[in-house]
Amino acid sequence: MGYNPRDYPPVAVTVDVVALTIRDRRLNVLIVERGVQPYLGHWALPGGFVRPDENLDDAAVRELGEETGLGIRPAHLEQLGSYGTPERDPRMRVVSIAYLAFGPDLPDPMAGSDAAEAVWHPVDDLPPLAFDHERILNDGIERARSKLEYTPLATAFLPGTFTVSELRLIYESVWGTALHAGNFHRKVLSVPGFVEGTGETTQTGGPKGGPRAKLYTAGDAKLLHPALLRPSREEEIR
Amino acid sequence: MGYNPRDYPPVAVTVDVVALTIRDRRLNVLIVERGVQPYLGHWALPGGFVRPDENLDDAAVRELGEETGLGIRPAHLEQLGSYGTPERDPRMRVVSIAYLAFGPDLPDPMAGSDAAEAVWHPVDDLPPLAFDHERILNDGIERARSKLEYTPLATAFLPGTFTVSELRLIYESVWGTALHAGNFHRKVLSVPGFVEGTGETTQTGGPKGGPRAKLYTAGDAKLLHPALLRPSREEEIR
DNA sequence: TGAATAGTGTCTGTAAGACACTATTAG
DNA sequence: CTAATAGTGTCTTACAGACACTATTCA
Repeated sequence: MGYNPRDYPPVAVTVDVVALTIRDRRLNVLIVERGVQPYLGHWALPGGFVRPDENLDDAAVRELGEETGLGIRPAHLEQLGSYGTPERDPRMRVVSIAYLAFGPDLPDPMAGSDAAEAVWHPVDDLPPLAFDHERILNDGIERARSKLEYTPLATAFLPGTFTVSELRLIYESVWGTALHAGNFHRKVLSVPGFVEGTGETTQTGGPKGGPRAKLYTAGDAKLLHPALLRPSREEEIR
Repeated sequence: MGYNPRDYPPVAVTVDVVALTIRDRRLNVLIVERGVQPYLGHWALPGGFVRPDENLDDAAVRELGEETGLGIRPAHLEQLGSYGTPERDPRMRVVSIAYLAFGPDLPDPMAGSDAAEAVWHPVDDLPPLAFDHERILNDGIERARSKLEYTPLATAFLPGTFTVSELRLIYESVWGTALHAGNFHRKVLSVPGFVEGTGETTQTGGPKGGPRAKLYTAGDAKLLHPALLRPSREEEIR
C-alpha cells in the first residue's frame, strides 16, 4: 500500500571485511582497533559506510586499504553475506554487507583513518570483537574452509610461485588438520588445472634438510574436479 | 576522517526473493507484475523495502506473503547475496538483499498489495524482468543447482512424504538433465540421513503402470555425504 | 653420518556409472 | 497381453587413504 522508505528513519549500509592470510602456519585475520565511537578502543573487522555511487565491492576494497594504510589488493574477494539485525549497531539501523578476502602473508599493516591500529591476528586466539563481528568472522572461516574443498583458492594465500608443500600448509592451517604429504602431493597434481609446473625448483632444500621442491603456479581451473574434501566430519553432517 | 552517513543522501534496503518450485517437471519461479512505479506493469521478483526494526529474513517472508496473497511459508529460505550497483534502481540508491526459497508445488497465488498479478512461471521461458532481477534469478538458480549436490534440500520441493522417483524428478528438473533411475535409487538410499522409509507405499502404481513405490520422509542429515554430484560439466570447470 | 623432506609405488575399500534383470501394476 | 515403472545385481573404473619406499638435501 504505497510504502515509502522516505517516511521512515534512515538506514545505513556498511561493508565489513574478513581478510584472511596464513602466518607462521596459522590462519590470521586482519582486525583494527576502533578509533571512533561506538566501540571505541575495541577490536573489530575493518569496514565502514558505503559511499553514494560506490559499488559494494569497491567499498570493501577501499575500506581494506583505508583502515590499514596498506595498498592491499587481496588475491581473492567475494561476498560473504548480509547482516541486518535491527540492534546490531547502537547508533542507527545498519545493514552490513560482509566480504571475505584471501591474500598472501604481508607485512604488518599500519593504522589508517578510523582505526587506531591494525594487525593480523591468529583466529583461534582473538580478543572480543565489536558488533556482531565474531559471528561474521565465524561465517567467513567456515566459508573459507569449504571453498578450499572445491575451488583452487588456496593458491590465493600464496605468492605467484609455490611448492606443493607450501600449498599443503595452507590447507592444514585453514582446516586445522594434518594431511598426509604423499597422498596430498599426488592428489594436487592429478586435479586438472589446479597447479602448473614452472620447470623451476627451489634454490635450497628445507631448513632442516630434504631435496629441492618443484615450483608451481596457479592453474586455470575455477573448480576442483574431483574436489579435495576435508577428512570426514561425521558430527557436522546431522 | 569522521565520515558521517547522515551527511549523504539516504540509502534504501530492500529484499527480493527467488522463490522456486517444480511444476509439471519444470523449474518455476514466482514472479509478480508490478503495480507501482518504477517498472509499472513489468514482471519482477517479489520483494520490497525492509521496515525499521525488521529482520532481513522476516522481511523476505513478509514480502513473499504480501505480494502473492498466499500464506507461503517456504520449506527452505536462505540468503542469496546482496546487489548494490548504484544505478540499479532509478529512484534512489537501493541495496537489495536477495533470498532464495524452495517450496512444494502450490496453487496459483493471487495478486497482493503492490503487485497486479503473481504467477509461477517456468524459468527457461521468462519475460524480461525489472531491475537486475534476471541476474539475481540466475544466481539463485545456480545456487539451487549446487545446493542439491551436497545438501538434502531437494526434499524441500516435495510434500511431507514422497517416493524416490518424485525425488529424482526434482533433481532432473533443477539440473535439467536425465538421471539413471536405478543408480539414483541406490545412491539416495545409501546416503545416511537423506531419506527415511515410512513403511508405507503409494496406493496405486504410476498412471501408465508399474508397481507401488515405497514412501519416504526427509531424514535428519544436513549435508549429503557422499555428495550427489551433477553429471560432469567439463566446460564449467575452467 | 642422520634427520628431514620431496616425490612415487602399491594395495584396499568405497563409490559412481553402465547395463542387465526381475517384479509389480495400469490399461 | 504389453508397456511402464520400482527396485536390485553385477561389473568396471576412479579415487581416497594407508603404508612403504627411494632420492635428495641440510646440519
